[in-house]
Amino acid sequence: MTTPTHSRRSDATRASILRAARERFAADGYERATIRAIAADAQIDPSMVMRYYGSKEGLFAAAAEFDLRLPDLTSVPPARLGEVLVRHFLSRWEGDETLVALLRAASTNPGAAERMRGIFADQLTAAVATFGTDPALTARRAGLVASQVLGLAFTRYIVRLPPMADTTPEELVAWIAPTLQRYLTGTPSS
Amino acid sequence: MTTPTHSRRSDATRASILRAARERFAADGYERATIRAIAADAQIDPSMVMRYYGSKEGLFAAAAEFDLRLPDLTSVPPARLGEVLVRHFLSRWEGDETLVALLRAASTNPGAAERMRGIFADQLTAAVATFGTDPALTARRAGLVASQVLGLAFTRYIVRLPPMADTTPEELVAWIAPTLQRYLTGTPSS
DNA sequence: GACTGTTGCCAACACCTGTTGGCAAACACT
DNA sequence: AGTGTTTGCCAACAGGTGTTGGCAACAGTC
Repeated sequence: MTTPTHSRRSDATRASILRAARERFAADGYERATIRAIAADAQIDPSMVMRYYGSKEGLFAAAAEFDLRLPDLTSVPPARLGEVLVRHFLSRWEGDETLVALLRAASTNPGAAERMRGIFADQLTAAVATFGTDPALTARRAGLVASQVLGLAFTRYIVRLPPMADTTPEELVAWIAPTLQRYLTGTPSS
Repeated sequence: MTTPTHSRRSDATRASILRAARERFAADGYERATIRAIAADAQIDPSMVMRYYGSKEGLFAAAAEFDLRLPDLTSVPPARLGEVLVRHFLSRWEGDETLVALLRAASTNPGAAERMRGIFADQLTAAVATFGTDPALTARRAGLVASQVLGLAFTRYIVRLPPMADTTPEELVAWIAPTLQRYLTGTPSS
């Protein structure tokens, strides 16, 4: 039993490994990101990665720890829900490469896909459930929002489709906010 | 110089390799899909794959050959463009695992991403350009459509988010058609 | 100053990867 | 029947992978 309050000398190493891991996973995906490359980026021996994180899966699990940090939607004017959500997602995505790492890895790694499912099923569905719409529709609304938001991320950060990668966040917000708004509060036919 | 009209005996082998490759690439992604596994599925020696397709990259290039087969949008009532497009994409996606293979591989393989970019930038942009909207907006409209359609595919076939994977195509069409309709013919603020 | 635990590196293991060259059988053609 | 080509398999190579165990240097405690 070690004292968790006392900061160990290896904390800096742990952190630099994690930082390098996020970068590599985001840039290369799960299988192309090798432990040796991550260790080289962190200027550390590959065996240290194993000692501190147990396995490659364990390292990824630690590196892909993520919270959407969705704002409290009950204090948002109902007509502006879509806009607030797109803006939040865009800023969350631009500022933290963890989500890109998770997105890339989710395509090929079952564990990463499971985690992505958890994040969007739990956190987003919970947020959608806070304003009282038909509970039977809540999951579907959250799923539709996830499809547009993840599609935006996929085309902008992964595939880098020129029109999506080059457009300014504000223009994207203007186009996509009404979509999310309808998914959240509208009906299919409207 | 061999006679290209005469069907060779190896055509069946070539085809079975290609079929196995598409399945594996679709299920596992580019790096996890090994030539040995593909050859085993096709009940053939791994070296045959190399002889017929040159390299793993060459095999993928052949397996990921794809045409969106977009319908002629000029003969579609302008108000129903969104609906026609979602329906077309969904049926195209359900019936041919090539697109799933390409989608999975595009996350980690630069060549696959390049091909995906080409397909959606060329074919989709060309289709959008057929009905005469503002040319300056054409690329952006196509990009937005791609973001929603690829997001649908990503959540439904790759991550398998429950609400997206379980919903019937018709319900998806009802929800998503208006989105594409606005991206194609609307304005951001509307 | 000796003792105990931590931090780090080196070397190696066992396995899997794409890829290659050679050789036997089946075929096509005269 | 005999010759040249095609189809297929086997064995192997060179390189990279995650992972492990041991050993030196250091830090902190009595």
